[in-house]
Parts: sequence; C-alpha cells; structure tokens
Amino acid sequence: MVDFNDEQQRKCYRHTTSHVLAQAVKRLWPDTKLAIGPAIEDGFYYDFDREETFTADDLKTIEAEMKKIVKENIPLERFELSRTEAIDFMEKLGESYKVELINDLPMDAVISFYKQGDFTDLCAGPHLDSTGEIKAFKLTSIAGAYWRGDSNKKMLQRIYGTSFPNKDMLHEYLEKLEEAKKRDHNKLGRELEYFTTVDYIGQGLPILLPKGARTIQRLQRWVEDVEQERGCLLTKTPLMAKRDLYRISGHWDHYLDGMFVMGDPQDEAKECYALRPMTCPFQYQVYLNRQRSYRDLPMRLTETSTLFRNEESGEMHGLIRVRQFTISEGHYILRPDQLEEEFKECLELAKFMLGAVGLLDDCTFRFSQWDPENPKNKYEGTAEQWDVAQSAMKTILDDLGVEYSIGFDEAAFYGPKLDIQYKNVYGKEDTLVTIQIDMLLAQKFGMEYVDTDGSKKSPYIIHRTSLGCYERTLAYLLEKYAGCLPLWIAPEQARILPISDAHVDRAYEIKKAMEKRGLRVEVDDRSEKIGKKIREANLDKIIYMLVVGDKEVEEGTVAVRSRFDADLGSMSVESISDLMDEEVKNYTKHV
RNA sequence: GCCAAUGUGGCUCAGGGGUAGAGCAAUUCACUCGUAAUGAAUAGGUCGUGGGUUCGAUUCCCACCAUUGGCUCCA
Repeated sequence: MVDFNDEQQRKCYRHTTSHVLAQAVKRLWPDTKLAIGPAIEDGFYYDFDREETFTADDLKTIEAEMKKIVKENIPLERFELSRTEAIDFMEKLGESYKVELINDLPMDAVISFYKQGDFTDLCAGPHLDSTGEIKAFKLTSIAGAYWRGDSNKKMLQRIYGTSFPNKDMLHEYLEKLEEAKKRDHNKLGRELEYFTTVDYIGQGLPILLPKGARTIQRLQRWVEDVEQERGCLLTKTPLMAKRDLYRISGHWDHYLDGMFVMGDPQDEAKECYALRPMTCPFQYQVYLNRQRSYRDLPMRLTETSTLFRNEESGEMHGLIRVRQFTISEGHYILRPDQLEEEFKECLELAKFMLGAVGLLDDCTFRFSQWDPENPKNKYEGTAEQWDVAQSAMKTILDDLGVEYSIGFDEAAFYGPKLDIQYKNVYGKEDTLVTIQIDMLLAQKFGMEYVDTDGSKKSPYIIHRTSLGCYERTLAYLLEKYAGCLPLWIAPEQARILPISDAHVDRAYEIKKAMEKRGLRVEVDDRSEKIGKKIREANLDKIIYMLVVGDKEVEEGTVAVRSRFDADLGSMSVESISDLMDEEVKNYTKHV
C-alpha cells in the first residue's frame, strides 16, 4: 500500500497517474507529442503538443480512457537504453521533445524508460508497479505552458490533475479546494466592498472603497508609528522622475519594460519622465542631501511608497498583482559592520508585523540568489560583489536560524533577497515581504560616509519592506480571515442596532461616545426588524453588534452580541469600549 | 505578452436569430418590531465595446476591452 504521508510515495503515485494521463491522450489522439509530466505539490500535470486545443469535454473523455487503463491493470516495466538507442527510439516515435530532453541529459546519465502496455515514456522514475494501483483521480484544469518554461519557445497545453489512494480523500481534497475558493479575496473583497475595478480605468488599477481604504489607513498609520518608534525616518519623495535618475540606478537598463514612461524613451532631445517602479533612487537623495559621517549610520529611511509597474496584461490578479500599489518601503544605509545587526532588526520588524496581523505562521522564507549565467543579463555587478553579498546573507540567516529555501535566479538586479512568501487560496505563492542586501547602488549614486579615520567609504544598503505591499497584505488578510478582519484593522468594528426608530437617537449618542475613544462604529438606522439587522451585520462580517432597545436606553447600556461568542449580555458603553480597546491593543485574532 | 474559459439589470444566474426573465438587493407604502430574512407594490437591462453576416443579432463571425485559471515575469 502507498503511504500517502510520505512525500516520495505520494509523488510516485501521482507521477504514475500522469503517465496514465499521457497514455490515455496518446490512445485518443496518437499525433499528440509528449513533453513533460511531473508530480507537483497537490497532484500532477502533463504537457502536450497537439494541433487542436483540449476542451473541457476532452477532459471527460480522457478521464474515461484513464479509468480503462487503470482497470486494465497494466504493469509498469523499467528498462534502460544507451544514449543513441534512446534517441533512436524516441525519434522513431516522433517524440521530438523527448529527444531534446535526452540530448540535454549529462553524458553519464542513466537513461531509463517506463513501459506500460502500448505506452512507453522516458522517465527517471520511480513508479507504481501497475496502473491498477491508482484508485482515485481527477483532471482539474487545462492551461498553456511554455516548453521548458521559456516564453520564446512554443506554448504547449498542460493538463492538471490530482490523484489519491481512495475516493474519500479525493473528495475531501476537492471540497477543501471549493471551500478555499470561497475565501478568495477577489470575490470576498468585491462583495464586502473593500475594492472594485472599472474597465475604463484600466487593468491592475483597483479602487479601494471606503472599507478597504480604512483598513489600509489603519495599517499604514500603525506601520509608520511602529517604524518611527524603532528609529526610522519617514520621507516623502516624488512619484516620478526624469530618465536621468533611472539611468544612474540601473532601472533604465534593467527595468524599462516594467516602467510607465511619459515621452519617447528613445528621443534624447526631449525630456522624458517615468513613474517610479521602486523607491530606492529617490530615497538615496535624502542621504545625499549632505555629507554623512559614520556617526550618522545606520540611517533608516522609510516611506509609505506608491509604486507603478507596467505588469503584462495577463499577470494581474485582484489586489495581489496590480500596476499601482503602496509598500512599507525602507532603505537602511549602514556601515559594513552594521549589516548583521540591521538585517536582524529588519527581519524582527517584519516578523512582528506579520505576527500582529496573523499572517506569520503561514509564511515561508526564500533566500533568493542570482544566476551568474542568466542569459537575459539581468544582474549588475561583479561575481565578487555577489559572492560577498550572498555569503553575508547566508551567514546572517544561518546565525539567526532562519529556515529557508533557495530561490535560484530570483535575486533583485542589485543583490540577493530574503523573500517572505505567502500562498493565496489557490496555492499560488507570492512575496509578502522582502529584505535585500545591496552592495552596488551606493557606489553608483556616489553615496559615501566619512569614517573614523577621515577616509570616505561606501555604505551598504538594506532594501526592505516591513509589512510589504498594503494591497497584497489586505488580500491575504481577507483570505486568511474569510472577510472578517481582526478587530484592530476591521473597517467597522461595531454596529449599533436600534430595535425600533425610537432608539435611533440613543444609538447615535453611543456611536459618538465610542468614536471619541477611537472606535469605528456605525448605526443601522433602517426601520427593519432586529433579526434582519443582525443577519445583515453577520453577512457584513461585523464582530460586535450592539443592540439598543427600551431596556438599554433606560439602563444606559447596550446588549452585546459577538460574532464569535454570541450573546455577551448587557454592558455599559464604557465596558464594551474597554473590551474592544483591549482587543485592539492585543491584536486579538479569531480564526 | 502567451494559452484557455467567461462577460445578460447592483449581486447570483436562466434563456436564446424575431430587440429579454428569476431570486436576492434597490425604491415606495404599511408594520415600530428584542437577537440570522415582515408584507405589498414599483422601478431597473440599447445582453462588455466596436465592426461584420442577415430582412432582422443579445444569440452567428471578427477585433478590442475586462474578469478568471495557468505559463512567463514580479512586491
């Protein structure tokens, strides 16, 4: 039996399922060419090259054929061929992608195949012994995918699927997926009126509605306050600049495609401006404003910084991938001997903030490194500079005991990064927070400090975010809390529900009193029954519902109903305000 | 940008070559109500936009725009 808790066995099981998928496709459409078909985190996929496109109906046909193959209980047989035999074998089958794969294998590689009846695939394995061992599977979607992940190469058709050792587990997984989709911020955020988009404003340019704006305002004020308490200096720098600035920073060479440019970038005779895609070169001007001494360092510059990036049209996603966004930006300018301490400070700050909003536990850490051979000439600087920066970061991360994965070729063009990653409800991962070491840009901008011995030195720079991008963070918060944000960042913390019109005046008195204490409170003053008001407050994900009727008016109280604890009984306005204050102070979370 | 799917009143969706329906929401009126939907009535859509085919298009075709899931790229 397959032990599905064991990653190797799970992958093996699903990998074999992908072979069954390929066999089914080859039986149905023999002209289809095979590319690759690995197991992935929650299932598997197989990439095909076929003239006609696969339709949703085709998936059903393929599933039916797969069921047959499983029923036939075909044994999988492994065999090896020499390189020339292997190429010859695949060429005869017309599998040009497989030939390319074999050609790219190292000379000393063992070239193995797995044969199941009328189907043979190039594969390192391992595999199940027989197709009959597959008990439950489902094809989930069709997508385009470039051959070898290269956008210059042909786009193939990828079929995604998943498989499990029994039907119950499959159903459970599919149901979990459905449940997760209900938390999709892109749906919830629109329904609950956190944000919206308008066709004629443009892709990736969401409008934050009052609720979204309020939560983000709350977060921004908090971030700015916490950062200033920790010795950061808030700046406000321009949102655009002449191309001259980006030439110095390197953005013009490395990032032009991602920038919104005003004017003709090729026309040197005329002025050309661009919206900023990053804050770095602007904030450096703060440092450069006068001569700096070693005593000034570290200088921790922060900014609630709006950025513009001309993402390609297919890449936008709700509030997670947008073209205009605001990040909790920071550039720490420091002496080399301060690198470790300041990096640690950045990481602690990010962890504190992610912890306060409740996202930290679901984060993973990625050490993003450069690829010295990157064909697109993505990186600046010398191999020596990169080695210094990367080994410094490695030492720091290891000293701090950070558990991280390596992100090869994921570095910024100016240095390595520690990326704090988060997954959305579909399992897609994006960067929430990033902390980067930069030993290049200071020199480009002529940033120096006068050291103890009177000599001029070049500082190091840490680029970092603390809470990351506010839009993206809001998206993840909506997904994490299924639309019901923790009290301290909830746009509406309490709703007062008068029993009848006679209690509305008192309701507004209470609202005023609570607002004086900094609480965000609304009144449902419609002439509706209390049951309806409660229902709708619940649908609006309101945490505290304060009911006011004759009894409460008389006693000067409110009847408190909590979304999480139901009826809390009558209490004074002061008591409920104290209780809420306490929750706000403690960043209390209900999940 | 690439591959695919989708686009019908505020929302969820039905329909289909002869200019459109349901539920919820909205509005008005009545009810003034004690912890998850009071009732009745009314209004609301050139069926994403622009072309084409047709006697006639929301329905068929093309282009564009937007949304969704992938790929590539990235916070």
